Amino acid sequence: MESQDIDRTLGLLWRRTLGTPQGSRGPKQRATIDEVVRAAIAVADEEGLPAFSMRKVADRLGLKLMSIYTYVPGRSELIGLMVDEVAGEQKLPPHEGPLRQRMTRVAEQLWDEFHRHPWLLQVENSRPWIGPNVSDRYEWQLAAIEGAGFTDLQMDQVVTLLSGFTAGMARASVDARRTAERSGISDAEWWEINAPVLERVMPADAYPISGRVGRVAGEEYNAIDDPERTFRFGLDRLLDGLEQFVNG
Amino acid sequence: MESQDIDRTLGLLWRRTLGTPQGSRGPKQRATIDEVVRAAIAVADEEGLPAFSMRKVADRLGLKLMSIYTYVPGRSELIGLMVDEVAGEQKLPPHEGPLRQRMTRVAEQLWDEFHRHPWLLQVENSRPWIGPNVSDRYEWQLAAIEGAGFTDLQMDQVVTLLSGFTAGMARASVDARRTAERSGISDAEWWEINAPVLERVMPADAYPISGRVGRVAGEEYNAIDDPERTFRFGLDRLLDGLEQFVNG
DNA sequence: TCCTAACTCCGTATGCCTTACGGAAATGGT
DNA sequence: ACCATTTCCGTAAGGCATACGGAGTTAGGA
Repeated sequence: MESQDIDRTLGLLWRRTLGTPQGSRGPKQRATIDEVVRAAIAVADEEGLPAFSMRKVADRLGLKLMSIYTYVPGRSELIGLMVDEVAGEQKLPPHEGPLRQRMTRVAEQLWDEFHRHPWLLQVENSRPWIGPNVSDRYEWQLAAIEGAGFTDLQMDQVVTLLSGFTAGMARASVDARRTAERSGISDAEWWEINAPVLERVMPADAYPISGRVGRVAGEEYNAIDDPERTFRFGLDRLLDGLEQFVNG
Repeated sequence: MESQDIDRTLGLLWRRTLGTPQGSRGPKQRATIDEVVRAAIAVADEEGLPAFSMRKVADRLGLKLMSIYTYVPGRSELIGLMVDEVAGEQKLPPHEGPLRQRMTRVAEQLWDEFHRHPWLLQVENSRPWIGPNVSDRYEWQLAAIEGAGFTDLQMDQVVTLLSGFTAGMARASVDARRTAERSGISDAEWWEINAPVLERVMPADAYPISGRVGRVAGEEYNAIDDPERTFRFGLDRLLDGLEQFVNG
């Protein structure tokens, strides 16, 4: 990545703060950066990040492929803009109520976002872009636990914790949903093909606990798992632990 | 995916149980499936999953690209074999000690595995393959909490919980490590370019808590974060919550 | 012994992808 | 009126997975 690309991308991220800095010599652009970013988000929402391509973004805007590169430096920078854009979709209402309720809202907000935009879970996060919406949200997340009894260091850890936990559980949830909606071979067919091989190869007494637990889980949940309930269960345990830490 | 591919891949996954079923008409294969899988793991370890390609696996074995397809049906099936293979690297020692220690080991084992093979965090997990090592490990994970007071349903939830939590935190950790090792622009250069823009755009009073917390975290950890400590802190809170749930 | 079915290895081709480069045309400042 | 600047985009290079078919190798059966 070139340093001028970094500069340019930062300018795009903070475009609403900085205003549009261009000298306006040449032809007018037929689209706007916001339209490009929104089109890109739409493509990723519909098809996921692996199938997300510059060409599909261009098609959606009635532009040809290479024109997209006059709006953004490249694919990965565009993804950075998409991440900050969707981080701005949620409201960040003033915090109220007890600590537990505040932390719950922080986690729930991320849970919702991951389900609205499952491709967020596939974004490579080394060297994350620092954009306005991501920054605002981090401030809001910290504000949720400000004054609760954590040190500054612990505040950062708690936010990282709630985010990482929620991301991990959302990944399981989103994967399960994708499996259910998967085109091609259906779930039933899948098991029809798997079952005979697995029965031959996994004698029941080799997996006594898995067998029992899997049977119960399969009856209780209609399919494989109920990720939302697992998220709630885990979040409650994690919050119990955090409350205990603050109070004790 | 064709149903015959599913059958074939299951056969490959359970190859040690099933034996090699081939009629042996044609020429002998120059490599073995195990060599292919091990070469593939080596490529992914060194370059990550996006840069992992069938050609690189072939090169490493002295074969030409298309020969790989006589060993495995395709790229995604090969990745399935890799996942099960690395799941077999860890020992699954008999459980001992109190519940907390057992759960800690379950989480630590995954934490280590994610750091030994960071590409595991990039694997698409819808419709996971059911292989022998993954199955054995699930049984072992359940055994860790058997008899601790959870219902069967809760046992599955707790294992999912520990796995998901650990995956979420490991992702942050691995991303941070990748950033540190990143070639191209160094961390220092990165911030040198970011700083002037961000200072102009993020006045200190707009982000009072982030500013304070970020400063403290930046001093305490030398760079951005210390993911291992955050993982430990979070795991302790989660285990506190789970113990409280079991005991009360 | 020898034929032939089955199998391995791999060259070629198709159709994706990102992105570098350069040309044509449009536009606004001077 | 000119021309620097900018947009749009065609082309091409170099990457990817994988379908298809051909050539050569091997073992089993006649």
